Amino acid sequence: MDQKIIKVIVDTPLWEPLDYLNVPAENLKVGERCLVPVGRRTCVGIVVGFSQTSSFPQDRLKKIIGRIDRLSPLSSNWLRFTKFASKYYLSPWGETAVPSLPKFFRRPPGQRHDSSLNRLRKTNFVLSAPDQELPVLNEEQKYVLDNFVQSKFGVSLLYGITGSGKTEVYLRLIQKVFDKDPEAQILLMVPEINLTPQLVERVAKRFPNHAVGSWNSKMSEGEKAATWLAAHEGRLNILVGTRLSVFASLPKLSMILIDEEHDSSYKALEGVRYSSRDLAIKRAQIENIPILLGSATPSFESFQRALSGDYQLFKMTKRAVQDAHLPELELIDISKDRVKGAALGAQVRDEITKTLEKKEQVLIFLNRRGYAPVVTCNSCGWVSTCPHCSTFAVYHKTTGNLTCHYCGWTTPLPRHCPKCGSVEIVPLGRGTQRVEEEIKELWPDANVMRLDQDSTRRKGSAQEVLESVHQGKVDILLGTQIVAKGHDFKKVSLVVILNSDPVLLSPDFRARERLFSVLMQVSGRAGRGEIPGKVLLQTQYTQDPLFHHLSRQNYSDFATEELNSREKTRLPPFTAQALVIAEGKKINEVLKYLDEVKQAALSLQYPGIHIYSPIPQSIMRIQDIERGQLLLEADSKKVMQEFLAVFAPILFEKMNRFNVYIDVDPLNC
DNA sequence: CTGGTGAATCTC
DNA sequence: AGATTCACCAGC
Repeated sequence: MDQKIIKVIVDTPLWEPLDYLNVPAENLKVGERCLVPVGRRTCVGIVVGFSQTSSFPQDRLKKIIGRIDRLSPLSSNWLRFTKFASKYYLSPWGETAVPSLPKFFRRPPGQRHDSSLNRLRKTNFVLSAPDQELPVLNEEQKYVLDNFVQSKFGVSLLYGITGSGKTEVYLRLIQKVFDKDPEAQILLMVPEINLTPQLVERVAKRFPNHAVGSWNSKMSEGEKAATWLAAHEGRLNILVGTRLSVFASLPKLSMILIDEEHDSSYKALEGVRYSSRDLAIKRAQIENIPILLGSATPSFESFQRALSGDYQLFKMTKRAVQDAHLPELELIDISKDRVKGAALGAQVRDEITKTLEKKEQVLIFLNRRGYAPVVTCNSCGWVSTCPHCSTFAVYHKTTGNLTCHYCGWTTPLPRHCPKCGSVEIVPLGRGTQRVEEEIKELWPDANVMRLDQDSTRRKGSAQEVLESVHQGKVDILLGTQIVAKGHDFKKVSLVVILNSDPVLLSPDFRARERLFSVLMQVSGRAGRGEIPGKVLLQTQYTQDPLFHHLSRQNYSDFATEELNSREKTRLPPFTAQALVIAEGKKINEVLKYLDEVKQAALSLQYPGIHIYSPIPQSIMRIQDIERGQLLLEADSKKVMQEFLAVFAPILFEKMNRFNVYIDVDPLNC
């Protein structure tokens, strides 16, 4: 590559790679990291190409500083992939690709760079474990293994109910890949939750002769660097990671598995707003390898594509453990069963008492942490709002504080109403803390544990709570979403679901899809062992079809019905959406600006594009920054991409008086 | 005319 | 993003 100009991408919002004078003696290759001057700073960049000429003024070209180390170049597939991601999500290539490297590899090297590199290479990812007996597969599991096409690109959706043994299928598929090529690499993506360690352990135990590593935001920089390097150098065979791991360098990548593919944590909500599930499919296509999406409640996007034949659909509808039965779900009409001033109705109380008498465990699910969502003044109607956000501050009784769950603003609960001075300040509604109080009064002898973000802020404490549930030390476990995720509680025979009604009234068109998914997961916590399980759901909308499909554990019919209605109302996945989001100090100015954006978009008269009107975001103000959004709708993702390719340059180059960004395929709109 | 602040500009 | 330069204004 004896060419004059070297093209480099850096972590800076520039839409084109930067041109530098090459130093041929360094012999840098495309895909290698290098050191370049940017303004007064020195940055790590990635070489993306060479040329003989540059469109940048010749006399202002700077010389490349040089190479950093002898790490092998990032593959051309990796570069293609990151370039695709940057185009699709409308963020500069450098800003998309470079931040996916651990800090150690994207910061200018220090004095002892080489010796640090050697130390990183010494990390051991192979754990030898005793041989274990493999579980016997049922017919449905065998069918997946026999029919999953391993040799080339293809997307498969594994729709398997909770307890149907999806993880075992993943492990067997991985085994099949290793049977063909022991050096192969596999990416197993998981949502951002606390149970990654268990999964990593299970995977590592199954493959004692292969290197298994994990990759998530909780890891230290050193661990991240060691894992990334091992993956990049092909020493790591299985990477179990959260959404960022879709960008890992895996030169021998042979298969991608996405667990709980419907989980919203696969979508990045800040920075480059990518969906790692969607990107993983693109990556599999570029690498020409198979990808499997697994879920008990697939996203409607994926399910629709499976129904239409774009994806191969595998169904697992039977529980893998013999004798483990599907829990029975009973809807309780809360309007008939309500106990005045309490969260738990009469029937629920009876059932809990019976379960405790049998020495079995109860799980209570409530999707709201804190003591009460809001406190109010009984005499003037004042409510506790956050002064920096357009949200309510939640009362936490244990600390005696009002806390905003968006920005963290905290203040002691005032003794007198700040507006009228009355002392009649009372909690309104119920959070986990307040229900915990009620439970402790009703069953004073029971051992009650609460599991939510507040009780688990400390690292590892969620683990302790879950451990004591497993050991049978806890009689009643009360919690939010956290308790819903993939835990096998063998002695839980009763699950109680409170307060899901507000979700049914939500304006978000995805609210029902998400509610069904979380309720299926929570219900799945009942009866995992030999004890039959029962689920009680308190609602005033007992006739809602969602609950009827739920009580039959019938995702398929629910999804088909909801998809029909989405098609009629022209919503995703039958249309594609993008949001233009603008931030500023005054919402009226933001909305006025977004209206100009709308006019500019309209003037393009692009066919197949519908442009809505600017509105304030549902949580309009967070930390004193006001946000507005403009919804764009297209007939398909392809049309949306074509439109944005024309429209985004106008938006970013000619009219960004405000902080503006685009969220392609948004989840909240 | 100075210096201080916030917005605008540029990074090869 | 982050550093630098520009633009405008209070102060003498």
